[in-house]
Amino acid sequence: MSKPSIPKGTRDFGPTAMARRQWLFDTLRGVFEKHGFVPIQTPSFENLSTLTGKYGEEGDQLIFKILNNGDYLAKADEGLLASKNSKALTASISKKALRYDLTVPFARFVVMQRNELTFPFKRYQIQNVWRGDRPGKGRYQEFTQCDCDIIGTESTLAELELVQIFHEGLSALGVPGFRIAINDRRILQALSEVSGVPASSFTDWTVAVDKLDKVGLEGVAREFESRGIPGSAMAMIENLLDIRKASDAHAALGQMAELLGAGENATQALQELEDLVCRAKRAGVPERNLHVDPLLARGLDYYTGAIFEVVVEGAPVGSICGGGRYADLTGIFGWKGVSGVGVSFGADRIEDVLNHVDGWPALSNVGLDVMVAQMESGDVKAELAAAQACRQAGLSSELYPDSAKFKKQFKYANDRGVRWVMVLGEDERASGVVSLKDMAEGHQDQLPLAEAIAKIQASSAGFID
RNA sequence: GUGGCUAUAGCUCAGUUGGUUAGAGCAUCGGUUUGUGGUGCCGAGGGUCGUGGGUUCAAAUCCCAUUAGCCACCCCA
Repeated sequence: MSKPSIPKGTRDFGPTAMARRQWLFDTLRGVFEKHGFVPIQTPSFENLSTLTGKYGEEGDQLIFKILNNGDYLAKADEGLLASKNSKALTASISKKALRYDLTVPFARFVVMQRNELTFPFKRYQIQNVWRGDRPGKGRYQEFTQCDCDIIGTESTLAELELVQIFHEGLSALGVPGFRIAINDRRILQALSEVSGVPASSFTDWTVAVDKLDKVGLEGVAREFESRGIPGSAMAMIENLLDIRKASDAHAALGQMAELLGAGENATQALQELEDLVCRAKRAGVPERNLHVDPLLARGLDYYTGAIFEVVVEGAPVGSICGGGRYADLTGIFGWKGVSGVGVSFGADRIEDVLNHVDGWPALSNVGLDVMVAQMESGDVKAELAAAQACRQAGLSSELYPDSAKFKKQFKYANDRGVRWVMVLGEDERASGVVSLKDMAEGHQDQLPLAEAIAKIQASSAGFID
C-alpha cells in the first residue's frame, strides 16, 4: 500500500485555502472590472508552436510538453530517435503544451479574434499556468496568474492605469510594504550601448544585470566575463547602483539622463517614466510604493518598453507581480504593429505573503447557516419543509442525512462550525414551534419557524474561521 | 545539476553505548444513562520503524545501496 502523493510544485487547496483564494480572486476581479476590463479564458494547453520561442531559451525548456496520443514513437523521426537527441525529437513526438503564461496565449487570441474585438481591448484573465521549474519556496509548477492587459494603444495612459491597478489591487488585498519597481527596456538598451556592450550581447547583459541583487557586483562581473561582455561595462553598473540610492524618482531619472546623453529612444522613455511617476503620484499612488529602478531587467523576451515588477520587503517569496509593454507580440502570429501592455498578479505568491504576515481578513469557510437535526423516528417531512423554508429565505441549510443520536448530530454541526441548529421534535410540533440552538452561545429557544429564520438572518453565518 | 539534513501511528515527534511486548501529544472512534456540541474523566483502534541488502546471538539504532522529502547553492517568474 503506497501513500498517495501529488507532484512536486502542485498543491491541494482545502476549504480554508479556497475561501481565501476566492476572496483574493474576487477582490482583484473587482478592481479589474472597475477599470473596464472584461474577462476571457483560453485553453489550458496550446499548440506547442504557439508557445516556443517566446520566453527565451531558458523559458522554452520550462514548457510542459504534452506527448502525442497514439503510438507516438512509431511516428517519430527515426534518425532523431536513434541519436537520442531529446530536444530535436520533441517536435516529432509533441504537438501540444501547457501554457506557460497568459500573455502569449492572449496575443494569439487577439490575432485570431481581431475582427470580433473592439480596440483598444482591455481584458482580464485569471487562470492557471504551468512551468517545469524546480519547485522551491514560493515556486510552483502549477500556479494562478491574474492578468490584465490593454492592447491596441501606445498611449502611456495604459501604463498609468496598470500602475494604479497594482496599487488598488495590492492595497485592497492588504499586502503590506509592497514596492512597484519600474524601468524601461529602451533605457536599458541605451545604458548597455553607452557602456560599450555590443548590441548582440544585450540580452546577456540584461540577464547578468537582473542577477545583481542575488550575486552582488563580483557575481555580475563573473557573469560578464563568462558571457563575453567587456569588463569596462562594470563601471556603469556601479553608477546604476548609485542611482538606486537617489532620494526620489525625479532625481533618479535626472541621473539616468546624465548617463545616457542624447539617444532619442532613451530620452523619450525617460520622459515617459517621469510623466508616469508624476501622474501616478497625483492619482494617489504613494511615493514609497513606487520606485524607478534602473537595474530592473526582467527575463521575458517580448518586453520592449516599460517594465514592472512588484516585491514585498521581507517576504519569503520573489516578485509577486510583473508586467510590461510589448510593442509587437502579435507580430509573431501574423498581425504586426499592435502594441500592448499588461501586468500579472501572482496569486499564489500573494497568498504566501498574506500567510506569512497573517494578513487575511476573517473569512468563513463554513458554507452553512443552519443545520436541521433529524429525529429518531426518521419521519423527515417537517424537517425537509423547514430546511426548504430557510433556503427560500436566502439561508443555506441542510437536513442531517441520518437519524443519528443527537450527540452525533450536534457534534457534526459543531465540527463544521455551523452556528445554528434547528430541532423539530414531538414537543415542538405539538406547540407549532421549532427549537433553535445557537452553537456559539450555547443558548436554545423555542419559537415559530418564521421567527427562527429572522433570528438567523440577523446573525452572521458561522462562528469559526 | 552540486552539497548538507531527514525518513518511526492519520499528523508532529521521542526512542540512551545495538538488548525483552517501539512510546507521547494531537487527531479518530466508543463510554461518561433520559432529545444536545466545544472543556473534563475513562477506554479503544492504529506502526513489518521509507525500500532492498549487509554486520551481529540480537538492528528503529551500525554499514552499503536505493527512493522520496526538506534546506542551501545553481537557475528562473
